[in-house]
Amino acid sequence: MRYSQTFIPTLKETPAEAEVISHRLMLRAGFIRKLTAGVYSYLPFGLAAIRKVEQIVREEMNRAGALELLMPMVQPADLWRETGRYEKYGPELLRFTDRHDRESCLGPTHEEVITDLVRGEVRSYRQLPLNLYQIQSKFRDEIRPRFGLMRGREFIMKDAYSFDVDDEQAGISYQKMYAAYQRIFARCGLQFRAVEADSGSIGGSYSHEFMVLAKTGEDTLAVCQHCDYAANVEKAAIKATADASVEPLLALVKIETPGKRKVEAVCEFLGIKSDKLIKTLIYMVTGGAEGVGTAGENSQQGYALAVLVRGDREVQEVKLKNLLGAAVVELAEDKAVFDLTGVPTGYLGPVGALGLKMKVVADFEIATMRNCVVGAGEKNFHLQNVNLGRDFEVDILADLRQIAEDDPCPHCGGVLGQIEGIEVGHIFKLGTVYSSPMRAVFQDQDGHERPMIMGCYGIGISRIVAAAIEQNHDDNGIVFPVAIAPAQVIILNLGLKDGAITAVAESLYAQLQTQGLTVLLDDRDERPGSKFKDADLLGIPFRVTVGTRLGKDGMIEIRHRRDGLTVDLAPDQAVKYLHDQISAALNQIEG
RNA sequence: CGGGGCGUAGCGCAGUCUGGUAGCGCACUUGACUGGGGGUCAAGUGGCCGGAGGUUCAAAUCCUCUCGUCCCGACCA
Repeated sequence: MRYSQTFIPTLKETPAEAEVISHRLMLRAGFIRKLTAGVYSYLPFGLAAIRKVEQIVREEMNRAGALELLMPMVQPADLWRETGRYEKYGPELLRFTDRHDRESCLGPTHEEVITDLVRGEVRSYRQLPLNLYQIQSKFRDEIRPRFGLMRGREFIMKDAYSFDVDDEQAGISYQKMYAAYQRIFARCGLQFRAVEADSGSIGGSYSHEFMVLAKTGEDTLAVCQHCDYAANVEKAAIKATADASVEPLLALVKIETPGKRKVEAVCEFLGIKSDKLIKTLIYMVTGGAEGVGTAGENSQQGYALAVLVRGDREVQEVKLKNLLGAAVVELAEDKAVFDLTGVPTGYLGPVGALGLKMKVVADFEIATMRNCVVGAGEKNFHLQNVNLGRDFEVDILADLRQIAEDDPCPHCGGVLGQIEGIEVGHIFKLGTVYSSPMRAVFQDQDGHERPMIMGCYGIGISRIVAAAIEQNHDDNGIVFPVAIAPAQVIILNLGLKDGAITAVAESLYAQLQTQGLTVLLDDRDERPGSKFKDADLLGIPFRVTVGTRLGKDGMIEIRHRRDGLTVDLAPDQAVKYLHDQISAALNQIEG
């Protein structure tokens, strides 16, 4: 690439719309431009980085035996109805009708399409296993797109789907993908961690997320400091504590607590710690499974549910959702709470009439508490010395709260830490969630018809580039890992009008390309300062400066972007030096 | 979906409170000088002040409505 012939519109100033570092730098470096909310054009240099990532993903998927294909982005609604997801998926699924009034949607993921494809072609166990993948733009109509490529509505994703004859084989497919993912992210030069995860709207039995560790991460991970346990806090299980409090039960007391609604205020007023208080939260649940909602109410319309957790704990809504089999759970608004219960928020409690109005579910921890404080179910009053079993009952006890830093590791009991991460990959064991309703079946050796056992495996290609920048930058710009840099070397010609300097720069450019390196030759008629600044901003790992020094001592300068290490070499040594450096960087990661 | 911010030249912003000739920096064009960390000087180009309606002699500025965009929240009583 010759800089003068390419299109890399760098910006000196940061556009006002960008908040996080990767977004800012990608705009400034001329990688992306926004078309509309959450939708970006990839400019040539940004695309080059994306292509590098794609290539690594391709190589590792192929190595793991997966086969590339490409599926349509526009999908018929009827296909989604077969699995019920046309109704369940929610507003993230962009729906529209075509000129014939056929209902359609833009594919946010492709389980239905791939399952439809495979069920039409695969009849026999002899044709399995099968793992098919594609790299394609996806569209999800996110509530709130943000952070540039980190959470766009349109984004590039690699999605793979495996089909196996039985659970054991499916486990092998899953493990192959797990290993391939480890290699992919390592090769990309990322610091990452695989964690246990919730399977979300995709469904299925278990899954792992691959998280790039970065402060701007949207997910929080619970990581054991002793064993190798790591999980998304949405998922991190908490064991029911066996040892209940042994305090003697005290007599129930009603206390006036005027204006004290918040946990903090109540605790301060009563002189207790928040771990003596039970919060009563009202949730609105939609799409819930039968038997959990209030009798007589249609679960499609939603129902209210009371959730109890200790005062200093937080409800983990994903756990709640999973417990209920619900599509959506959301905290009821103050007005709705009053309309339902006749009690203003802040004074709700499980004692008395609440249980008649709605089901009450509680976190396990509630069962271990004695002589607690709860809202009295009456404005400006709380109850003290409340006890489960004596003063109130709950319908379900379950693991409902979010894991906290003081919780022990669920595996080894060790100390847990919490860190932030950016989800760049997610693998799911699906089982027959799609193959059963869609009748993707085959005949086994005995001639029996059986549903295929599926898995699915996603990687956010465009997000990887953003995550890599979050993890690799400094005050001057991006610091790309060699493997995914849009160019490995940039040559600065600082003497355009000097025949000798230009000749050396051109010669190096040609020779490095012959070595198979990707090179950007800055042949623009710009001042040296601008060239240095742009080279830093773009994050190219190696910078070769050919300037006046050549005439003085015959040397050119090579600078490492990451650590600023500078070496002066004669031009004929530079090619080997760079080739060796880059090979070493790539091989070290590739293993 | 709630709360807040912002829409004025390609980008970053001032001007809006208190109505009266649309500005600054960067970028861009031309020329000269300059040439190893975003240079200097000179001369230029570029704006339906997001859109619609209203008030007024007069609107970027006041009023109403819209559209876009960004941030926060949707984690708690």
